[in-house]
Amino acid sequence: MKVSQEQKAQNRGRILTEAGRLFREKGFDAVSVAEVMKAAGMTHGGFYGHFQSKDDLVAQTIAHAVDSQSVSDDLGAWIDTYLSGPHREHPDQGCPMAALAGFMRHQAPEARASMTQVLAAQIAALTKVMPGENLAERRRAAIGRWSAMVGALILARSVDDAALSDEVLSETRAWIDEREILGHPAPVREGRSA
Amino acid sequence: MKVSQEQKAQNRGRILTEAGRLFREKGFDAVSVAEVMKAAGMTHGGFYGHFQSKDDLVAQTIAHAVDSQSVSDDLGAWIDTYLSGPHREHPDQGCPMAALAGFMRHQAPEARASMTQVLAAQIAALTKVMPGENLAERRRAAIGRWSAMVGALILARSVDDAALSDEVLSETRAWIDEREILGHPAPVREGRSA
DNA sequence: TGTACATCAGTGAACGCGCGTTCACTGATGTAC
DNA sequence: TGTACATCAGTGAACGCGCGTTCACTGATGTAC
Repeated sequence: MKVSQEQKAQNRGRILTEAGRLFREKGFDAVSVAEVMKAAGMTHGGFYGHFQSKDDLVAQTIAHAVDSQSVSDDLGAWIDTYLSGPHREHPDQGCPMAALAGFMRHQAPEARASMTQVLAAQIAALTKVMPGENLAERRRAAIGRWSAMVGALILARSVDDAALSDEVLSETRAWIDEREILGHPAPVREGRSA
Repeated sequence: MKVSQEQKAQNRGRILTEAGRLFREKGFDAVSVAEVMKAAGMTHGGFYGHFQSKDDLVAQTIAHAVDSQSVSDDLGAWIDTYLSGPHREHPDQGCPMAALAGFMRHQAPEARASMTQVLAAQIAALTKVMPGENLAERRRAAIGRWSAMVGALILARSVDDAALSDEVLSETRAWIDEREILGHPAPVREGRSA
């Protein structure tokens, strides 16, 4: 049952998309190759025509997930969305770093290298829209904020107490803002520099 | 080969200690019951005399790991240690939340409940030593800092670029301090309130 | 443009393996007398 | 205090299962003429 080259490329894209969704939802270990292929509408045997191994899929999925990452120009609204209930409840469609960073420590070198690039790109993108008097200050603010945002989302997802989880999101959100209001000339919601 | 009641209690404690170490090192799924029992100096069959299931071990290990958690009175030095290279490189002896929070989403309800208590206790402990004018402000600072600390450590562990990893730790550390220096009367290193 | 056929993307049964869990067994413990 | 024996913590072989991966096969694709 050979398919056209165009169809094959589409199938490969669908495998990567579904793997990205399933990995973010359950983690790498808890998702089988057969599960990914079924989600992509195929049977498991065809997998090795597209990828060398499951490790290869993991690495390519992380690289593929970068595309879904971006920082809005409206920094305040973007942080609001990031630290929101819907984002907490739908990791499969959300930030790959928050969903997968905890699983990276024992992944293959290629996967770790991909995640390194994702983090570097995210910090660079945040640095561009961060308020601050010079590059070093803006990059520091980008790293500090990003750590707080990722940490808050991971913590909020790890507990089963809705009130505590909400509090972690909303208080981290407020704490990040307080910082700018107290220490910087430009309020966060309008702060933009590149 | 029956052993004394005292010996049995010691064996159970050793299982929990080794499970805590191995789970933090590799995650729950990547550690087998047999591996834990071998680390504790026994064979796998005896496991079910101590625990109902692997899920039961996971839940009890998290509850057991709380004991190793604490917040020093010297807040600045404690944060320095938390955001340090050695802590990044030895998750098996480090903070259980940073090592395990990412794995909690699909754990059994008992395990999630244990992790919820660990987080609530940690926030309460941090709130006590946090500077601030009232309880709400100190609790907010505790949550914001804790999110940034956990997030930075998880991100620093997830990448394979040593310079980027170091930067995440040191810049998050500096960013947390900047906040207090700019916005609060009491410098962080001496800030203590309960 | 039409035909013959080599190519190869996807199928599904099969593999070896390690997992969580069970269980008949062993022999030291600890108690009844 | 000493002896007989019931208890039970730990052993290690065995189980059923799902995993990643392989492979002979199928039949539509796409090319040579």
